[in-house]
Amino acid sequence: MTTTPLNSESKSAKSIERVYKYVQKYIHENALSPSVRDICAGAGLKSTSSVHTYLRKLDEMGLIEYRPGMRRAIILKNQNENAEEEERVPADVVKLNCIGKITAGQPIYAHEDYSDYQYVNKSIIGSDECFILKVSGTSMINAHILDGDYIIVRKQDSCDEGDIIAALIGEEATVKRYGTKNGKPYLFPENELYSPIPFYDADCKILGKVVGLHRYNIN
Amino acid sequence: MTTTPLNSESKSAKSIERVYKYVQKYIHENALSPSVRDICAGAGLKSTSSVHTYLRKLDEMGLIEYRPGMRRAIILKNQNENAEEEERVPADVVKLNCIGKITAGQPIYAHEDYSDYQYVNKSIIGSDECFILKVSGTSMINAHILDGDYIIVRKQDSCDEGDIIAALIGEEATVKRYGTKNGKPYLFPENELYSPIPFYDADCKILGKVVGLHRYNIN
DNA sequence: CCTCTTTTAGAACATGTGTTTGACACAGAC
DNA sequence: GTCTGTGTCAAACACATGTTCTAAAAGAGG
Repeated sequence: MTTTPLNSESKSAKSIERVYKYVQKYIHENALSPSVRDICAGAGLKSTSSVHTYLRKLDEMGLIEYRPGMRRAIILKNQNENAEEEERVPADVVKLNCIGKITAGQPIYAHEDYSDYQYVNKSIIGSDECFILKVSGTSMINAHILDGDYIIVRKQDSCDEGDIIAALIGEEATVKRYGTKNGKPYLFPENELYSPIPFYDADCKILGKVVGLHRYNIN
Repeated sequence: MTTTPLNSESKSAKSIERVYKYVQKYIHENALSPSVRDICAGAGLKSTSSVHTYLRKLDEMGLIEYRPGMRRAIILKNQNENAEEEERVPADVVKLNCIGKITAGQPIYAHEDYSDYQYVNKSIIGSDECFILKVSGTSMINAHILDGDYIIVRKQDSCDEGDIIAALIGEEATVKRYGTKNGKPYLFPENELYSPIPFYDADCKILGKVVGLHRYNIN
């Protein structure tokens, strides 16, 4: 535990991680530390004391700096390492954040992780309105998209027949090929073990088109 | 006055400037917004209301963002000027050049193209001794490596059984799975249409192990 | 079912901090 | 002189927010 923070030994680890992630997200978005009660709402905790406890632990772990008594005074650590030595990058490169796992059964934007990012050439993907999702499952294996791959998704709310897209069905995100059958839209998996998913209900939403793929576990 | 803020028309301009300078300094040093009373001390003012007044003016001038009621919530503006030109990248990212097409039938290092590059997280590939090759052909399709994919190769001159590697046979470069048959090393394609290639001749050379894959044409 | 521990909750408390109000000192105008 | 505006200050107020305390809820083990 001392060497590897945020592992899942205890049950509180999840909550701690949620708190940490939300603090990261909040500071990232607002350039401003969240209050304890902000974190309550963001991490799904209803007690300020719980958050208080976890903030102290995160401070002990060295992940944040937490000044007792000061308002909105949480500072993210471990960013100095990066900040010290910085490299310059041509303007045609875009930094994309991995905003969650797909087909994970949870609201897709829930666990944004700003420490998980990748760089992609802007010219390749054609737009900087993109984000990254980590694929979980093998439903697209015949399209050569594997479990653990990162897909690069260009945001758009419509798509063409045959496009491979990321979509939201209810609260679950998924990658599938878009098509129509008997005049109705479906999401087709590329794996004989799975069945097409009707895509004409109210809670179906296109997130974007898959324009790229990164894989880092080759077997 | 509207065009050039912080000039010295009025007498309060000096104080406003001192406040602004101190806010900049404080945020720079502490990565944290100062409180009104911090600014009092730092700018040589003894009244919080004075600081309050000047903060409002600075907000109107567009130099800071000042959220009413929020503690320590001053955000510096006009930092975009710097951010526009170039983006900074953490040091754990590595720029890899694409040094040629693989299975192209030509000496692999012949057409290094330094305008063709991609960025990869160093932590993901485990080393910065890597390079990129563009795949040509479908001989590895069952390993889900397609024509047009970019493979990331970590330089090494030996490898384990079952590794997918980039190798040089004579003057031709190729991606294949390394293995042995009847005690002798072979390169195995992952496609029934191709045959294993003997890999025990003098002109066989391992370039490195495939540790990643980038694909930008999704069909 | 009981007991112990862990995790979360709710309320109460303490205080740092934003905000307002009014007044004083000074300077220039009349 | 008086009047008026400007810059500053001190004090009081309001409250968002950090902190602590106690207990309920949820598991884990027997």
